[in-house]
Amino acid sequence: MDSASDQAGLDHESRLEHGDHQAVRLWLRLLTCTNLVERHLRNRLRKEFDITLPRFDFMAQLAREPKGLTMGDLSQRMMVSGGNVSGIAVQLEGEGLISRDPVPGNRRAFCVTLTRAGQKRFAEMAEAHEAWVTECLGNLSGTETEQMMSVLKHIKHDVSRIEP
Amino acid sequence: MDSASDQAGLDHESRLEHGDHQAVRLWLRLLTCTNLVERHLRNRLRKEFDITLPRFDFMAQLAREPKGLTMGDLSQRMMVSGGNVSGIAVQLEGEGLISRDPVPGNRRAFCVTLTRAGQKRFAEMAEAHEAWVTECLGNLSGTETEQMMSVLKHIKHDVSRIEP
DNA sequence: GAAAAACATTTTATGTTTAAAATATTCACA
DNA sequence: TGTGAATATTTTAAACATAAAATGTTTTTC
Repeated sequence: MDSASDQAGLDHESRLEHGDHQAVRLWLRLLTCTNLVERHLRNRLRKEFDITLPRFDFMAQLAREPKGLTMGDLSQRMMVSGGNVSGIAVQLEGEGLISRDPVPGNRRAFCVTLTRAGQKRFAEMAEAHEAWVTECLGNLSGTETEQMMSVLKHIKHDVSRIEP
Repeated sequence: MDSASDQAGLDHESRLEHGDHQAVRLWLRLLTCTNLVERHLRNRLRKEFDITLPRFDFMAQLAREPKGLTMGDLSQRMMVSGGNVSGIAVQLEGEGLISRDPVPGNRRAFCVTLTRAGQKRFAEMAEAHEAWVTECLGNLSGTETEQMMSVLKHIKHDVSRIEP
């Protein structure tokens, strides 16, 4: 960053505008990069396990919570709409990978868990998934990883303060 | 939500495994964060201008290239399928925001450009869009922004070397 | 010069995603 | 209690995305 002096000439025109363009450029790169990785993982999952990313995420949430989650929990954790998890659940249930059992004290809710088959299937996929992610993001130095983690946390904090 | 300290006890088990988990944790945070910003922008565009993100991106590509682009160019730059841009183009043409003119020497291709109305509309949207992005990513320090740009470039490089 | 290959785009079928409306259940409280 | 608000989920309609087939055009090649 050599530009403290470079900018002096332009600065009076619009300090703000320069910052804005910086932010847009960062956003476009962030978006492109994330999509690139996401597409890679999506393709691999489809090719190797014939499963979609949302379905994998759905199972991942359950794997982390062996006692089960309600549909609402899943919707919230996956940060997608309720109608969305509903559709996915129907499919996974049809394939025998999850089961939806009634909750004793609450006839509205379901308790969704991985079946034995679902656990087995997920374990296989998770191992491959982790390797693929490591292929994409594992070549960063420790410093780079920490920097990313830190800045992303900062962004997340800023954004959640905006949301109406 | 994040517990770096939790893992300290397990570290001796497997250095490699730890690195792997690091990569996965970074990926999840990257994905969450990008989706958060993307959702925010999408909602704002819909609320303020009644337009979707893909349609906005379509117009943004054209705004950058006043001489026009072919459908294939657009597909490539937006990194989506041909059938996709085709559908979006029909809508935007119907709203009078773009025009598709024949290319003199090539009766297969179309030259897509923003109409006068499209230019005007896009200028309004772009200004707001830039402000929203700045709201999300503009509070980072200069150092943070540069770190992100640098690491993202690194990731992009690594990923594109993998792709079959 | 005609058949074949390559190109640019659209159409079709299928699936994902969302917001919003609909359904059913539980809770709060006057 | 019983009425309304809140909760949990499903259904519906529209936009978006992809792959694959179809259409029409240009270039290659023999």
